[in-house]
Amino acid sequence: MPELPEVETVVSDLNQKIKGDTIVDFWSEWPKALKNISLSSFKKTIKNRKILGVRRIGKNIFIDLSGKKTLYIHLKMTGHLLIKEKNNSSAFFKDRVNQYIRHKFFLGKDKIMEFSDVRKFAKIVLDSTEKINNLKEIKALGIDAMSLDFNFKKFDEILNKKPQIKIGILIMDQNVIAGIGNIYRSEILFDAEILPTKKSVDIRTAERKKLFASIKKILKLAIKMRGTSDSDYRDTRGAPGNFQKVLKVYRKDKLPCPKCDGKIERGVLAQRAVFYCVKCQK
DNA sequence: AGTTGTGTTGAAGA
DNA sequence: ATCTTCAACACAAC
Repeated sequence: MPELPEVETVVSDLNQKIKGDTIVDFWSEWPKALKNISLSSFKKTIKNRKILGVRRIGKNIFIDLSGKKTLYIHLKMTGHLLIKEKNNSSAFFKDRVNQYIRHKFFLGKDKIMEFSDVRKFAKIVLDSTEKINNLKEIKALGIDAMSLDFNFKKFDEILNKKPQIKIGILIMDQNVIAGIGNIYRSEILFDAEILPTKKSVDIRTAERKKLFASIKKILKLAIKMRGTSDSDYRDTRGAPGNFQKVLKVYRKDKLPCPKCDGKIERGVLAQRAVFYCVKCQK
């Protein structure tokens, strides 16, 4: 479930831990994850590149390398990056979810970035920075939900553009707003007291303002808590996040609503589970 | 023990 | 164009 808060946690960890390092070798047991390049050319291309910095758009991670190359990583459902150093081990690395190491990036003499991914859905692309930035899936991305440019005016315009769409689908559409996934859409809509099935045209200005505020508020809090580890997500130390401790509706169906005397219900929207309280959300 | 559901996304089909 | 279904894969829960 790496969504924006989890990816933001990883990106800031990486900027602290591996910026300035040089990739000296690469190993993979699942080369199918390399989407545009063979394992041998990947190895050849990435060797001796220095890591200049790490950034993200929505859930997409970009590791900028020397020589105008960029390593583009999408963690998909179960991917996570672990930074292991010779004299700095974490007990969390022993956890079951950290055992599915599919790829290893060797950094200098005694540091390794290991890529654990149970379900093998994650993707890795290595190309020139320009080509990566111009990939169709990258260019198609909507505005990042935590970007300062994502303001209320823009959000209002987005809703006006798609009047008939259900809001629970809209806010999760990466090509409209990048970063919100299945967990946070339920949490955000519960916080904003809006039903996921409500059409954007039926959401008035006051409610739109509340919803916009909830997006920023929930994501900001989740970043502060280093994300949600409902199952497989871990940070670069292999440690879980903390937001699962404060989830209010996600996977809480049949449990009492935290705000009223009703019960949380589970529905399906665009083939994905969605959780809400019919009494609190209108 | 076999079936079902799972956080993501893109391609294929309608 | 826009929507729905399915596939990529492995595992836990039922």
